[in-house]
Amino acid sequence: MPELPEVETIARGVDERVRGARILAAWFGSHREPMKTSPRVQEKALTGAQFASVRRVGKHIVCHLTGPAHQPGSLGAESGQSPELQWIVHLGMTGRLLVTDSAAEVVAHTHARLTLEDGREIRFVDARRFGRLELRNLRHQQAFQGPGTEPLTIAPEAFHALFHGRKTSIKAALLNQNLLHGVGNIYADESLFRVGIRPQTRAHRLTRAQLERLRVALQEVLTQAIQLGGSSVSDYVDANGVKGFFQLEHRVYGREGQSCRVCGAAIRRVQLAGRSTHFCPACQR
DNA sequence: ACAGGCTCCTGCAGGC
DNA sequence: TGCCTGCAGGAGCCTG
Repeated sequence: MPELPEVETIARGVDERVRGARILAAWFGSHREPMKTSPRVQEKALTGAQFASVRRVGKHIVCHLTGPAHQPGSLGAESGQSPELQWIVHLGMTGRLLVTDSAAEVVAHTHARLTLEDGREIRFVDARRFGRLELRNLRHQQAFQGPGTEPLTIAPEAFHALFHGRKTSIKAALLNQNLLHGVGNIYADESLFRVGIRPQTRAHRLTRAQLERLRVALQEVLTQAIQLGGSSVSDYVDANGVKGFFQLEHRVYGREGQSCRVCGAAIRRVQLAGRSTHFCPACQR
């Protein structure tokens, strides 16, 4: 399940590989589910477009592109400026954004293929179709900002303000993308363990000092996970098909019944905010 | 405005 | 062996 570190790893990998590349042809499947923008609109806009950069915003991969050069004699080309495009990819649960040779086998659940001039392809593959593909034309639409605040750089005061007065559990609040974007189930559980806070604790009951420790721990966990290429649980791989290693550092996530690496107590799993939630009953009070 | 629950979707694991 | 059931979860939607 791709969260911030996995999406960051993929975005960096794709950026390295496709920066400057021009799209020769674009193909989009007809399934409704992953498409926030219609397949035909995405195909038309992306054909001939050129990658300027690829970045992460929350759990989204945002590809910045310059549009195709204007055809001779076309009207409305103000000062010859090409339209700026954003192709926004959300991986959902099982989505993959891969850079492959165009001769590589097209696997099941491939929803988009962008053929580059040099014979490579960018492919979006998503079995469960919880992912989303969106195209924005910045001449007519606002640039994508993401729903919430970036957790890696948020300041203490802003972090505190996000949770102030919230009666929901701190776990649910961490998962709320309208507050912080990019945090998912794994890194919420892992950061709460590192500061000894029970996931069920109501957010507004946390002291300023606790919230500050949580902010620091969250940033440390996310940063370390990025350095290790993310967590490979289920079928996560980066843009090159390579697995990450942060799953080896997990202290609670996916460790139900196993002994806590700090105190030896059995790690527990409960349902919270509709999600599996892992914690140590002794270390987290 | 906010909180919580349901739903989408497929692959896989576990049970009989 | 093979079928069935339940579970995984990001986020949009609906309800209270």
